[in-house]
Amino acid sequence: MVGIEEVAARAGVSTATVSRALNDKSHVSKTARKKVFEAAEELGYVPSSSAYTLATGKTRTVGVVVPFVDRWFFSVVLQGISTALNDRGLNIAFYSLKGDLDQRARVFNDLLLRKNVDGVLTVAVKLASHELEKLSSLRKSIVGVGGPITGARSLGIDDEGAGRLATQHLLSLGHTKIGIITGGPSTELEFHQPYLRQTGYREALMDAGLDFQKNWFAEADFTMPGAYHAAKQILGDPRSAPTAIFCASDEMAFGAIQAAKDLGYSVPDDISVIGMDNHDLSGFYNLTTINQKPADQGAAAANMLVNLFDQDLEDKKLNIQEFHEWPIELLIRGSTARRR
Amino acid sequence: MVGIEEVAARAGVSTATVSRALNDKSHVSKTARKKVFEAAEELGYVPSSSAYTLATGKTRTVGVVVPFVDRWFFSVVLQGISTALNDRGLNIAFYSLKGDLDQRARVFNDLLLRKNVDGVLTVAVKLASHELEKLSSLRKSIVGVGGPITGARSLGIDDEGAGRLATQHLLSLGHTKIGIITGGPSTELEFHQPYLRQTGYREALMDAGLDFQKNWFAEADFTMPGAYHAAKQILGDPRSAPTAIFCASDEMAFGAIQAAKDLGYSVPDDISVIGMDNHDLSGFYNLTTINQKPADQGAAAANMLVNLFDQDLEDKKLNIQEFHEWPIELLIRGSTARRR
DNA sequence: CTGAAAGCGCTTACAG
DNA sequence: CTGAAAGCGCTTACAG
Repeated sequence: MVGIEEVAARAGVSTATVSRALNDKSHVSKTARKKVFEAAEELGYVPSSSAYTLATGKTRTVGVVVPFVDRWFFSVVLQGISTALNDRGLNIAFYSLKGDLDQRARVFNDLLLRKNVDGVLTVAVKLASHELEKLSSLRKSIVGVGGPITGARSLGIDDEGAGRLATQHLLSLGHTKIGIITGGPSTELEFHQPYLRQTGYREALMDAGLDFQKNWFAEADFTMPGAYHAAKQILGDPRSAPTAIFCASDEMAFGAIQAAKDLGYSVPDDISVIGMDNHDLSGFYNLTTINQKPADQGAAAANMLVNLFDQDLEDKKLNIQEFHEWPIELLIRGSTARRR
Repeated sequence: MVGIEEVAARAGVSTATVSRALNDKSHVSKTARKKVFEAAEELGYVPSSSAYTLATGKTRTVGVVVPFVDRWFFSVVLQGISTALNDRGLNIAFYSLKGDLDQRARVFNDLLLRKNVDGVLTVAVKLASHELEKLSSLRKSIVGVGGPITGARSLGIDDEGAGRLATQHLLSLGHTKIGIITGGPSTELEFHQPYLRQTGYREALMDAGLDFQKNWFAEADFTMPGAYHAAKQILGDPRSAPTAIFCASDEMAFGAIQAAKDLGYSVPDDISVIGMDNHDLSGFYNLTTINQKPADQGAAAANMLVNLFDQDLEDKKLNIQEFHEWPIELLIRGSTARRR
C-alpha cells in the first residue's frame, strides 16, 4: 500500500507539496505539480481517506437513512440522491431501517454516529427529538425528504395540496361521487402523507359542497394488492359505487384499476381513477396522476445538504426548521374522464 | 466533540485502558471497565471511526455496487445485504452505477478505492479485469451476487438450470407449444442471465424432442410493459399461438398475463405462464414461478464476504474464482395448468 | 491488569 | 513556492 511519503520521495518534493498538489491547492509550481501527478500515477497511489478525515475533520460522506429500500418511492429517491452525491465526489453511508426498533437504535447510536459522516439525509423518516439532538450535538447537518421534520430542514411536496388537486381534477370532470383509498395506520407511523392527502380530499369535497361518505373511503397499505381489495369493497355494490376514485399512490391506483376491470367496469368510461407519484408503470396503465418526481426530490435534498457543508454554521443555526415545498404537477393521462 | 482523553481523565485511567474496555478486549479489570463505560456514557462519547481505521487498518465498511437500485431485484438484494451487514455492525458505502461509463470510472477509481472499504460486494456487475486487479492490489476482498465473476468469488443461481426447470414444468403439464420471453441485448451487457435462461429453455425443449420456434420467442427489457407487447406479438395469431410461456422474470410474466387476458385468453385455462423471481406481487398475480430469494442471496453474499475478513488471506488467495450456486425452487401457483 | 509512547497517513499553520 | 513538524484521535506492542 503506497503512501504519500513514497510519492514525495519519487517526485523529489516534500509530503506537504504532494498533498497540496493532489488536493488542488494553490501555491504549487507547475513543475512540482506535474512531478507529483506523475509519481502518484506511476505508483498507483490511492490516498487514505481515514487519514484525510482525521486531519481535516471532513469525511466526504453523507449518511442516508431510509425506512425500506425495496419499495418504489424509496428506491427512486435513493437513486436520485446517489447520482447527485456521486457526481460531487461524495460517498453514501447507507442505512435501511427495515425491521425492529433495535435495528433503528443500532443505526442511530452505533453506526451513523460513529461513521463520521458530514451530514445526514433521511427519507420519510421522522427523527425522534433525541435522535435529532444527538446528531446536532455532533455537528451533523440534517436534511429530510418526504415531509416536514420538526427541528430540521426538509423538502417534500404539499401532501394536503396534492390530495386537494387530485380531487379537484375529478370534480372538474363532473364527478360528485368520489372515493378515496389512502394509507392505513401501519403506514401512518413515520410520515403523515396518508392523513394529509385524505385531508386535502375532504377539503376539496367540502369546498364543492359535498359530504364525506364513509363507504367510499378505504385504507390500504400502499400496495397494489391492498388497494385491489379495498377498491373491490368500495365499488362492489353497484347501487352505491362512486364514479371516481382518488388513490394516494400510483401502485394503489393500479390495484384499483384492476379491481374496477374485474368488476366489469370500464376505466375511465364507468370509473375514473387518479393516482399519485408518477410511477414507472403509470404510463403503461395510462394513469392520470400527480407527478412528484422522487428522484429529483432526492437530488434536490442532497444538494441542499451539500450546500450547507460549504457554509460556516454557528452552533445554533446548524439545524433549523425549514420546509422547502417541492412543486407538483397534475399529469393527465387516460384513466380519468368526464362523468357520463 | 469529546475524545478518548476526556473519557480517560474522567474515568481516572489511561487512554489505553479506555480503548481496551470499549473495544471489549481482555485484560481490563471489572472496576476499570465499569468506570470507563460510565464516563463514556456521561460524556456522550462517540469514538472517531477515522482514527480507529487509521490505527487498525480496518474500516468496518463494505462497498456495495449495484447497476441500479430502482429495480425490484436490485433493491431487494440491497435490502438483504443491508440487514446482514448492519446486524454485524458493519457500514455500507453505497454506489449505484446508473448512468454513463464516466460515472462507473469515477466510482471505481475515485470513490470506491479511496473510501477505505474492507471489501466489495457487487450485484450483477461484471467487473472488468483492470477493476478487479486494482481492487485486489489494494487488498480488498470481493464477492459478487447474481452470476459468476471471472477471477473472484461469487454467488448466484444456476440460470440455465432455472430456465430448464421452468420449461420442464410446462412440459410436464403436457404443453408442447411453449413460448419464451427473455431479456434483450440491452439487458445482456453486464450479466448473462437472459441468454442462460434461454439456453435452459432450449435444452429442455430439445430433450423433449421439440423444436425451437422463432415466432414463440421474444426479447423484452425485463419490464412489464415490454413483456406485455412481446406477449401480444407471440399470442396474437390464434393459429400459431403457444399454449404456455416462460418469462425470464416475474415482472415480464405479469405483462404476459395481462396481454393474454387482453387478448381474451384465460390464464391458465388457455395459456399457462411461468415466471422467475418470486416477486412481491407474484402472489397477487397467482403466478407460478421460480423462487430465487434475492434478499437471502444478498445476505448470504454479505456473510461470505465478512467471513473472509476474519481469515488471514495470503496475497495470492485474496480473490480466487469460486462460484457458489444458490438453490432455487419451483413455486407452483395458479398460472400454470395442464394443457386442455 | 495497566500506562507511556510510538505509530497509523494525511493536512496545514508557520517559517523561510 | 516549499518544507519540517505538529497534530488529528485512536490502538497496541512493550515494559512493568
